[in-house]
Amino acid sequence: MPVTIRDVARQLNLSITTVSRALDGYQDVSAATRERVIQAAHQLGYIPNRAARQLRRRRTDTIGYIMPTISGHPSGGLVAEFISGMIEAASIKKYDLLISSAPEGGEAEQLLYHRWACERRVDGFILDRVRQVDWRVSYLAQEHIPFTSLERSADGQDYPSVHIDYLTCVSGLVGHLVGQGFKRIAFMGSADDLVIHSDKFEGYRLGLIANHMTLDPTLVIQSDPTSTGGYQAARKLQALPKPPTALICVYDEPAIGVLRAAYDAHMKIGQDLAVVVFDAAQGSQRSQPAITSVDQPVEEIAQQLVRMLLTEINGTSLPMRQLVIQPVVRFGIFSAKGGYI
Amino acid sequence: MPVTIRDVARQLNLSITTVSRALDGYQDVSAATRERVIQAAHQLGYIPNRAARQLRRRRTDTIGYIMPTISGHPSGGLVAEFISGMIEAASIKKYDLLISSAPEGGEAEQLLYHRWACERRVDGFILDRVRQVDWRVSYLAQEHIPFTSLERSADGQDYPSVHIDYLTCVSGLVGHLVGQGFKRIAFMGSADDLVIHSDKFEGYRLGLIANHMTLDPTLVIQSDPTSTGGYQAARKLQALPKPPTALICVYDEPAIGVLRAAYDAHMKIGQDLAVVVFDAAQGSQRSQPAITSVDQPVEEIAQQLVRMLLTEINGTSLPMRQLVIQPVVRFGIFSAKGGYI
DNA sequence: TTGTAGGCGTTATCAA
DNA sequence: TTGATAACGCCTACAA
Repeated sequence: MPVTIRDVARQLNLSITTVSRALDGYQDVSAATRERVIQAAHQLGYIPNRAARQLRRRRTDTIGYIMPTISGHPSGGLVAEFISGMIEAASIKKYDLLISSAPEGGEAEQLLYHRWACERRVDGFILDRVRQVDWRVSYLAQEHIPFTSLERSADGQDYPSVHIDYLTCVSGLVGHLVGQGFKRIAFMGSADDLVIHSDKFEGYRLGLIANHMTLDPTLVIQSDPTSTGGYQAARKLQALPKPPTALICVYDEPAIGVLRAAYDAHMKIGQDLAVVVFDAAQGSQRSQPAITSVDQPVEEIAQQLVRMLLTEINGTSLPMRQLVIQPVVRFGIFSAKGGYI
Repeated sequence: MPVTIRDVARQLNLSITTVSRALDGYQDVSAATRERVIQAAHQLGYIPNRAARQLRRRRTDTIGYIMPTISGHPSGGLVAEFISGMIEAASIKKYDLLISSAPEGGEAEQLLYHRWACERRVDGFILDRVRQVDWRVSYLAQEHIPFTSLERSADGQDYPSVHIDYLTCVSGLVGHLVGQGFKRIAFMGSADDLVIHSDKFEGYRLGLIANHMTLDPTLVIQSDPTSTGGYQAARKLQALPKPPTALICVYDEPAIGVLRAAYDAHMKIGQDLAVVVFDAAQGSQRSQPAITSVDQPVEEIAQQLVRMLLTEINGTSLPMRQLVIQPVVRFGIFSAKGGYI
């Protein structure tokens, strides 16, 4: 049986009121009493019951994250870092993280957000994988439930968010490729309407323009978020009359298929084919130094999101509600031996 | 302002008692009343306040997971699957998952378990990365707080757990390697005392014995949990008078270094050096078909852990408290072209 | 079958 | 500076 505030009060012949205030650091308690209370509480191992406190204070000191899944699986290899980043930033401020999952965009997702909101289960939400049109944003904004999101949906609501500047980054990469002599640059996208992905495409488009090139629609292809999908898409590109000499691949999984396809076609990465991959930190690209990889500083992003959410929750709404973060580019090292590592 | 049970009662001119019982499915409510109550509750969008319910019922319908971190980072690439497995099994039973992290074995970890226990924050815990000597096990057992764990510590407590049968598996793999002509088999372990790792070593030892070979201590080496560590350890092995022709590598990260070391030494994986790696699902081995990989069915394990924990929490303590799971072996495909993919 | 009343452990209001 | 008292929203003996 955990000790309650009553036990502490009884032990000291004080009222629970005084004990409560002493522990919460109110000023209207004599220093001597406070000292005794803190002593006794510590000695008895008193830790306030969370449910009672939540009920009374009308806040949970907990933030919620609903992990978007794709056919039941967590999306991408960065989830762990994202979660641990959130945890870290939250626990510094004595917040906990409540977590669940739901297929992204589905009805279960809606129910879950709704339930946690109505149950007063969390004080706010962290969103990621925001889509161009994202009901979560409109719902939470409308219900006045605090949230922050990685990337912004297109519906023009005003809310705090972190934005990754893929536009500048990818546009610059296109220039880099052109500078290296890779002139036919393909883009392998995905079928979803995630903002992070469409921003990359936009960067690609603008990069071409900036380098006085025209966008060749046959070089833009979509892939399933699987390595098989990437393999198939790569084969299609190879089958073109004038196949690409460079490929920008929106993310990790399909890139593995791309590598395999290149291998099967006896093409040397970084030589016959320049490859740029996003979010490959967890993928097979790590051991393939001829690839240029673009990574998000995931943990930092997660921490920022939490910090912003907490200031939002605590009402100290800052003017600075949009944070722009630059992705980290690791340029591919040309493989002298022309092989793979 | 979320609607409360009062609102529902008022709307129907009923007492909150009746509403409560109708919604909770008690039998002493007339069918007609129940119908009306359910109707009204639905129409008003009534969802019970969680804190109030927790306070009253003295349970949270939440389970806790404290992610063990190593120098601030989540350990291994399987965390995401593990978490999503837990979430899935939990949400089926209407449980939520509260999650935090702490450096494994540290003081912060103890505090956190203690706090969540005393605060009545969760109904039970899931443990993974159990060590031979693990204070979490003794603490929770002593405090009578429900928990289940992946692997069992060596202190002989009685508690429900899932056990991965690395012993049989690795011992069999040793036989397989010997059968393929790889006679000098090295073992690259880790410095921690995780049960999953020592079980693998034990399987290695027994496998050698079963194949009438003696354990050569110079072939047993420890590595940091980093790819650099793996690289260095591999170089040391290569420098031996009689270097190994096969290597069993306890997990993912160091294996990447091993591959690099092999490449630098112009050794062909699956030919000059047979490599067995554990938990490589996320690592660079995925694109290296010449490697034999041994994986845990992580999601299934996580689900089982949660299911067992929930039966434990709900007092229906089953006799079947130990579950043994076989790891999944994908044998390396000999690379005909002798190259990497 | 329904309602009344008390309490879960805290915090907040007010009076002493 | 301290203490009695009333919530917070829900559940459950017990009474009607």
